[in-house]
Amino acid sequence: MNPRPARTAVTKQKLFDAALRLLGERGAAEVTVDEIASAAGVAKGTVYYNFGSKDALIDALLRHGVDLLAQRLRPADDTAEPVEHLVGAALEFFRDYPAFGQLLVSEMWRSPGQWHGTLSLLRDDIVAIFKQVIQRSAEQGKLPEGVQAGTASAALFGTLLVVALDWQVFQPDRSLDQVRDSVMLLVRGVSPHPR
Amino acid sequence: MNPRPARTAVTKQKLFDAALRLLGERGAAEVTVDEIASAAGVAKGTVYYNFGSKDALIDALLRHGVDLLAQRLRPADDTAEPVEHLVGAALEFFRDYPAFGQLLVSEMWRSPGQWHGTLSLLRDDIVAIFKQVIQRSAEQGKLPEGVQAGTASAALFGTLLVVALDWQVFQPDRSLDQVRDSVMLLVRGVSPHPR
Amino acid sequence: MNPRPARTAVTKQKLFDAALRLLGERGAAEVTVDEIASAAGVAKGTVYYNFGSKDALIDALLRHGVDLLAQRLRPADDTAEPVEHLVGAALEFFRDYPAFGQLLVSEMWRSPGQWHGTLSLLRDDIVAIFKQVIQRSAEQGKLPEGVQAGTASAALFGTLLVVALDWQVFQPDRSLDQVRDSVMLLVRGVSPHPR
Amino acid sequence: MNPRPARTAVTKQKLFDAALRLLGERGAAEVTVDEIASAAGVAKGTVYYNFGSKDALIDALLRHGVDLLAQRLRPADDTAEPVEHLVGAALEFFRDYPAFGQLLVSEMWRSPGQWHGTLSLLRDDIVAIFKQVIQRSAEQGKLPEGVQAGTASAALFGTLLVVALDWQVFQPDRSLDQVRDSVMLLVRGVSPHPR
DNA sequence: GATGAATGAGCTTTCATTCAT
DNA sequence: GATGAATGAAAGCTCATTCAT
Repeated sequence: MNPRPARTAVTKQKLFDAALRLLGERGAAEVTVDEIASAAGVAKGTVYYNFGSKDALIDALLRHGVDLLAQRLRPADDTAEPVEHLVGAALEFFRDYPAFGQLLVSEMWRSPGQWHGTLSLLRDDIVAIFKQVIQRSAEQGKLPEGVQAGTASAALFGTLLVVALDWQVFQPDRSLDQVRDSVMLLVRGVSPHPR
Repeated sequence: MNPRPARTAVTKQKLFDAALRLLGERGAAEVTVDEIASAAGVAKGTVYYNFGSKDALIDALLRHGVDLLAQRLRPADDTAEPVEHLVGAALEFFRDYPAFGQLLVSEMWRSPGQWHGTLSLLRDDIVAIFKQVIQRSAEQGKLPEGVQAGTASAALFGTLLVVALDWQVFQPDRSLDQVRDSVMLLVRGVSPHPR
Repeated sequence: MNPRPARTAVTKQKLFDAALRLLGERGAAEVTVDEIASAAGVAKGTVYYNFGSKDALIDALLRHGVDLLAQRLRPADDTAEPVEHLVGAALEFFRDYPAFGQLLVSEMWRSPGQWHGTLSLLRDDIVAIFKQVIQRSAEQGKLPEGVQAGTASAALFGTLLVVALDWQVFQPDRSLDQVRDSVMLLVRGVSPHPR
Repeated sequence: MNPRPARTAVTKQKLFDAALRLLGERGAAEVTVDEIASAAGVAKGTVYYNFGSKDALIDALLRHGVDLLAQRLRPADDTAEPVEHLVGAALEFFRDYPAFGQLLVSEMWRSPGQWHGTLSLLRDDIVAIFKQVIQRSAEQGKLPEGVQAGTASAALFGTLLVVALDWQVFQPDRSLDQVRDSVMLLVRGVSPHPR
């Protein structure tokens, strides 16, 4: 956006990049501000000058990451297979930012956690996009009776998160297409509906 | 078994119980050994006498918890609906030990993590049980073509984990039956198979 | 002495042996009671049953060791070369109990030390023996004028301690005879007296 | 040299001074980092910021102290009585830093000790200076036949260490001159050479 | 006589945060 | 804007000591 990014913007980006990698790998509590600063190539004081505190840095990072994810997920009006698009886009995002998935999953359900508040809100943003897509499917009769769009959205998001992490950690040599196809098969039902 | 459990066994159990609750609620790094000890009603030194280190305590706890889960999951030979049993048993377990699910999910995919090695092994134990059940379904023709039992097992386990946590954290007033039914609907397919 | 050494005496000896080795190698503060007990093949409580405290064990050990040394140093009435006997006997002792020399040297001059009181007394016992021998030499005119027997005794004891340790640690392949001869040469004067 | 010593250099010096005194008085294991920091007038964290660990502080201290000693010992080219200079300079040093002698003597011969490696090297530096002086004496025929300069150097250094400590601890009211004269008498021979 | 599980004061070390430069 | 030396509260861990068995 900004054609001449202020020095600050550059510094913040360097800190984001470094923090994302380290926090994803080892968890928020296991990473020190010293490490983040030195991985970003700046002095420790700079973290505090730019973000105020370690928590605020992580908070900003989570918001930034979820924004990126939401951008990628939002389907165009004419997307042919919206569910498939969702699955593909989510997997793509977690492939590009594997650390972010690890960060999300380890903070999302920590009820009295530092970032539980922030994450609840962010999660709602994401789930809302899923819900919108799934509801459209339902209107077209593609959803089995009895399945609530809200529940299904939350579950699908969680499943994608977990599948993406499993892919990165335990089966890194599978291709995006393979994983997306597996998920689509699952989405279409592991166990058949009783007739 | 042992009618007169050694003093040390009682102490270890008290520490397990206290640690399981605290670590799940707040994450391994957020809980101090002091807190665990005092929640267990023993002195701090007792933790070190019995487990050697905080990490070793957590390691032992993860193994213990996964053993419990595996016991509950294993179906009897004559279980009528094995997949349904799996889903119900897993949800029951995470309802009974909500803390454990949080601990699992925040450590499972941390690739260079402290407990990644331990958890990889434990994950394999659980997934193997899922696979066995799903394979039996497949033999009965209940599995859609193209779905690999391995992939499906891992994904189903992850999904259950995520759904159980979502249930505990974001929708604690839903009943086990409601949640199990939702999952079963999902398992049978959110998006119908193309005919 | 006691033909049927009580169990206690055996246990105490095992503890002495283990403690002497460990304390010499690493210093009193670096060795734990656990280590001493387990090196002696007894339980930790046994140390306290027999000695009351770690300090008391070390105290007893120092007294015992100095007694042994004093026994070896004391010359017979008809010893031909008493100074040479002293040097030889001291070196022999420190060769047999190298750990004891290390223990002595690291505690002897620690002025507010735990065992400074005990060691001051013990040192006096040893220095008195040296003094007796040197004084006899002086009466035979073998001592240069101006040398005080007290100073000389203390210095000779210290020198022997240091030389014995240097021998054990930095030149362990020299023989006792070689070392004794070196010391005797030194004792007879590195720098000749001005005539 | 540096007219405006960096803040860190000043802090390190304060820590050296405080540590030297306390460690010598009570031994490395008996002194806490808290004590060192507060004696130096800085916070505990500052010790770790500047030295990394307690062991590293002691290591640095040993190197620093030995450097000081070596500087003092090295004779000018025209020193009239080099052996006497050596004796005087060493005693002076240990009078000025009584703590350092205690530290040296209690760590020097601890073979698997924490600082044995460091101290072996440092000892070699010092002994080399002694050797140089004694060899010069030997060339002038001042050394009795059969005495090896290496052995004599090591022994003389050890003796000076021990004498200086004995002086500080057991006879603190003797003057430097008195002690130096006693040592010189000893050096010239306690026991006369056989004619 | 001997044991070893349990204790808790006190240690070393870490690290988010501050602030003078 | 940025720095990094300094801080001190709080953490993990050690270990001499106790005591019920």
